[in-house]
This record gives sequence, C-alpha cells and structure tokens, in this order.
Amino acid sequence: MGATMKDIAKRTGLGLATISSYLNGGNVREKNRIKIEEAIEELHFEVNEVARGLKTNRTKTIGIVIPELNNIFFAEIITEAEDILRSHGYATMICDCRSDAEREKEAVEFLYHRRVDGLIVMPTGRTDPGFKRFVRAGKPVVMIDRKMQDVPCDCVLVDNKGAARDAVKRLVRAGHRKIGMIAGPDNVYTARERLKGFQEAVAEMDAVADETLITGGNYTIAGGAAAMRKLYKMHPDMTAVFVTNYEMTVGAMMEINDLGIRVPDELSVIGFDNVDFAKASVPKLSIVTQPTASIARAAADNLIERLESRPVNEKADEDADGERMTVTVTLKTGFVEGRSVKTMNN
Amino acid sequence: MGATMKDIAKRTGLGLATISSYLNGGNVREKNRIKIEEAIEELHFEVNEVARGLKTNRTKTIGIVIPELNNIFFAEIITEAEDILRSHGYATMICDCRSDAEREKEAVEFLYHRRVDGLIVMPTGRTDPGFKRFVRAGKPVVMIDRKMQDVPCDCVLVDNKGAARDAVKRLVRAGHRKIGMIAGPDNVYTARERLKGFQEAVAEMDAVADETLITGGNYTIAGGAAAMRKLYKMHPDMTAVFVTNYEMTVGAMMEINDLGIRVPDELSVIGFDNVDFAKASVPKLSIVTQPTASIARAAADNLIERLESRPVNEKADEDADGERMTVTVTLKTGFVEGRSVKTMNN
DNA sequence: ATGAAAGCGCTAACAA
DNA sequence: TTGTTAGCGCTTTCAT
Repeated sequence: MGATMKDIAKRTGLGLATISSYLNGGNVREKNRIKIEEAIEELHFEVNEVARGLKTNRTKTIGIVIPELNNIFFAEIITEAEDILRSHGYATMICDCRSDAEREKEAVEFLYHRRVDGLIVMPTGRTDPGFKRFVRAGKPVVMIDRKMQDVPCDCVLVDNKGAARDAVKRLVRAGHRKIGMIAGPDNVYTARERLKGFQEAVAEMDAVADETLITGGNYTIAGGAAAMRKLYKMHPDMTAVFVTNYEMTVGAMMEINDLGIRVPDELSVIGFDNVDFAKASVPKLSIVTQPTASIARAAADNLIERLESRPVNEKADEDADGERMTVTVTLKTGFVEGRSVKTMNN
Repeated sequence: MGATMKDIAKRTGLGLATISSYLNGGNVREKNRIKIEEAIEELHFEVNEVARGLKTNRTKTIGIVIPELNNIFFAEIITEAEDILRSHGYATMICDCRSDAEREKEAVEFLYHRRVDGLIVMPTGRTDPGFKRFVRAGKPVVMIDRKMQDVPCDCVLVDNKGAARDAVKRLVRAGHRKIGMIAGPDNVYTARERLKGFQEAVAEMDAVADETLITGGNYTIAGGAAAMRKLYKMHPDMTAVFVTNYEMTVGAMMEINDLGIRVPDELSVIGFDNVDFAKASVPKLSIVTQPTASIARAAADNLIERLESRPVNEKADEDADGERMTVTVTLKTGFVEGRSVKTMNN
C-alpha cells in the first residue's frame, strides 16, 4: 500500500542508508534533505514501525496490566500515562485482568509475546505473574500502587499507611473513639498498608482497639455495602467509619442510605479516592485523595528514562551481579474536607 | 534472545516451511509434529508476532479511540471489548483523546502509522478525524455510540432517542408537566438524539414546551452542576429534571445538594448511565441505563468477523463501486427504578 | 508433505 | 556524507 524507503530512494536517486539516516536524525546534505522531504511528501511515505521494530528489536510499545479498567482510580492513572507515553512515540497495550491472578498471568504472557518494550503494572496478588521474565530480558517494569517483594523493579507508591493514619487521627481529634474500618483484601498491598495505618493511629490516639471494628470489604461496591451492614449490626454505637477505597465508599453509602443512618449526626464517614463522588454525596463526604496524575507521570517518566538511556548505559547500569538498581517513589496523599465528620462536644 | 523458527528447523532437521506450516495449522506428518513440538518445548520457542506482522501485513492489533477513558460508560465498553479481542489474539491500542478533535486526529494518525488492523471509535466531533483513510485501506472501522454521516462504516448504537422519550413519558405519567432537561453538547450525536427524544415526548404528552427548560451541560460534571443551577434559578416551579449522562447527573446532584433541594419532594430526577451511583444516592436515583457489555460485544464481534472473513471475500464483499455494505446495530436501553421520582396527585 | 529461496521494510555495518 | 549489502524472523511460492 504505502510507499517504502526503497521508493523514495529510487525517487531521489539516493541510497537506502541515506534515507534511513535522514529518518533517524542523521546528517544529510542540505540538497538531499530537500529532495528526500519532497519525495516523502509526494509519495506519502511513512515509516513502517513494524519493520523497524523487527530490525531494532524494539516495538515502541508499552504494556499496561491493571486489575480493573472501570475503576476510576486506575482509569485516571492510565489516561495520563497513555498520554505521556504516546507523546514520546510509545503506544500502549492495556490489559484488564479483572483482579484475577490467572487472567493477569495470561495478560503478562500475551504482552511478552507482543514484544512490548516495558511494562507498567498494578499487581493483583502477591505472587509474580511473570514480571521477572521481563526484568531478566532487560525490559523495564514499573509497579504502580502496589509493591511486590520478589520482583526487582521500580515502584511508584502512595503513602497509604500515612493516609490512613491521618484520616483516623482526624476522627479521633473530632472526638470519636469507636471507629470502624472497612478494609480491603489482605492479599493487596495497599489494603495491608491502610490497615496498618489505621491500627497505628488507634494505638497512638487511644481509640477503641477492637478487632471486630475492622471488617473486610474486598474493595468492591457489594463488599463495602456488606461490610457496612455488618459493622453497624455489630457496633450500633460506633460513631465513625473509615472506608478505604472508592468502590467500598460507594457501597457503604448505599447501605447507610438503606439503613436510614444520618450522616454525620449518627455516623461520621471518611471515604477514599473519588472527589466527584464525595462532592455529589449528601452530605459532602470527607475523603482521602490520591495524586493519580503524579503517579502516572512518575511511572511513565521512569519507564521512558530507562528505555531511552538503555543503549548508553547498558553495562554501566548493572553492578557486579548484573542486578539493576531499583528506585521506589512514594507520593503523598491529599485530604478533601467535606461535611461528613461530626465534631463531638466532650 | 528467544529461539527462532530457524533454531527449531535446525533442531528437528526439518525445513522452515514445515515449521511454518505446523505453526499455522497446516498438515504435518505425525512423526514430525511430535519432533517439532518437542523442539518448541525445549527451546521455549514463541512466534515473533512482529516479524509475522511484517510479512503478512497484519499486526493483529486493533486501535481504540475514545473521548475519555475515565468515564465509566466508555471504560466499561473498553474493558469488555479488550477482553473479547484479546481472546481472539488481537491486542488493543487505546488512545484517549480527551474529547478534543485535534488530539483525536493525532490519535487516529498514530494508530494508522502503527498499522493497526482495524478501529473501534467513538467520534468526538462531527468531522472525520481520519477514519476514511482506514476504510480506504480496506481496514474495518466500527463506530460506537455515535454516528457520523460521511464515513461509511459499521455502527453500534443505542436507542438514545427512545430512551429519552421513555424517561420523559414516565415523568409526565407521574404527573409532571414542567420538566427540565440537562442536555449534552449539540456536536455530539447522542446528545442530539436524546434532545429529540425529549422534545418528541414533550410534544406527544402535552407537557410544557419551553426552550428555556432545556439547558446544555456539556456532558461534564461542572457543566451538569451549572446547568442545574441555571435551570433552578430560571424555573423554580419546575417539578422534574431529566439529566442525560452520568457526569452531568453527578454534577446536578452536587448542585441539588448545595441548593438544599429535596429530592423527590421538591424536584424529581431521572439520571443516566451509572447504576452504582444511582443506588448510592440519597434517595436512590431512577436512571436510564445503557447495555455496555452488549455494545462492546457487538463491536468486537463485528470487527473480528470483518477481519477474519476478509481474505475469502476480498472481492465478493465489494459491489461494483468498491463500496462495502455497512451494518448499523441499534441496542435498547434499560431503566432502573429508584425513589427519585415523585408521583403527583392530580 | 516437505525443502529451498525470495522477500516483507527497515537498520547497521562496512566501504567508498 | 553516501551507497552496498546483509540480515531481523517470518510466510509463501515453487519445486521436489
């Protein structure tokens, strides 16, 4: 269909190497440059990235593996990352593994076959679904949001523990003692961190430390609703609840709605993630927010930097054991004040 | 790095063609089949899709261009489509163009350079950002959600007009006469259709037909909020409002919240798209829902069918002018009953 | 059924 | 600087 380098070589009377050189920013005599540009224009020539990829062994494609695409938190990150990567000429292949370890494994393998140059991932579980293979092949992997001990790669995290601790402290300072927590699944890194933060704050601030005040909500809407119900049944005297991700916040609000509990008079609530949802709630919810754009930028920039500097430092970057140095960036969370936390007079 | 066909040819003592034949489901003598399979196993051979793509001129990759990835409606469709396509061996390259025509154009061009085999798109505006080029190259394009007159391609739509008409009729039947509408931007197909549906219903049912009852909300949260405010200021006696997409529904609820309007006592509301949000609202919202999974499936299946049947029908499918027959599928919307519509006694 | 060889469009030595 | 040439890993005639 389209014209090839050969065509424009013929057209200009130049050699293939000259064309290639021009295309790759090499030095070409002014005269020839003009000739080449004219030919490209006339013949509507466009580099065939596939052929180039075959030769260079680089596809200029990044694989992204995420638990759920229809999860605003992830979607916001992906949007931003895709934008940055594309502006650098990298295409992204996104695979949604539906929080399923098996699907995740398939996705990683799929992307490996597709010869993507690097990976941005948010691991679903605690075991490596095949990331190491990329690392071994010298292909950069950046882990977002979640950490995994046994895969040596760069990470972009958020201070989950600190965020949870801070949220609970706010509740205690407002006079709450009996605070419930709707936690995530304990095979997920962020959920464990948020739990730790909650427990630390409870201990430090002398709030009620009762294991049954912590209920798992599985990071889903239904789970959040069920957890809320359970918590309320078991502790009707609980005055505040901390919900630790967006989906569960939605679920908890649904249930609070169903149970006819008045917020914040009867129950104070601090949610997570989605500012828009928080503002649209009645009353407006106070929530912990995550810097999605910064996360995406940190991950994309990191990947690009690794990719572009690779040829030069190919050896310099490795130490005696051939292990790469890895970097972990931890970003701060935010907090948006709403009207869902009651200040107790005591 | 990985083993190549050459390696396993050497290993088995067979010719390249035999290996290729085996890999592509051709006939190979039992004996050799086993030998090949063993060699593949031992050498961890995996087909290099890039090389294959160069040769076959097919990348087994589908491009997806959408207005916003962090929009649940789109995200749900994409997730499903990606899943189906991948299960057929197709990778997807997703480009989010942020509802910007310029970015959309760039995205389409980007995907064209990447030699994707086909496109799934939700056009941002009314003018072709380059889809025709794909059609001309014989590459299938499927348009989702929105239609575009001048690009001859398959479409998967939803009965937007019917959905809007139905929603308004429900309001009228519940006794409402003065009904406001928060509409989308009129350069978007779905927005125009929903508007038509609203107007038809108002005419048919003898509700108040006043142009100022229709306010544009730009399909955004902020727009929805602003429209709600404007509508309420201008028509404090309006008893119901129909909001025509998810983002605007969120925005409208935020504003209703701010204005202290009680739903449904003072104002009845029918929203759009997101069941979870509807259920988490106080009171639960009645909403129009769209069959995202079916939309995705229709689009993906259509694309795969076009792609896989192409070699055989290459000519049979075209008529004298070389024009392809195009298909438009229109799916039905749903309605989820909430508690946000008051039944008036009159 | 199998093998030999050409070539997809590009890059990268190596020469000139 | 520019031209020549040899592949990258695969598919695909065309013989055998």
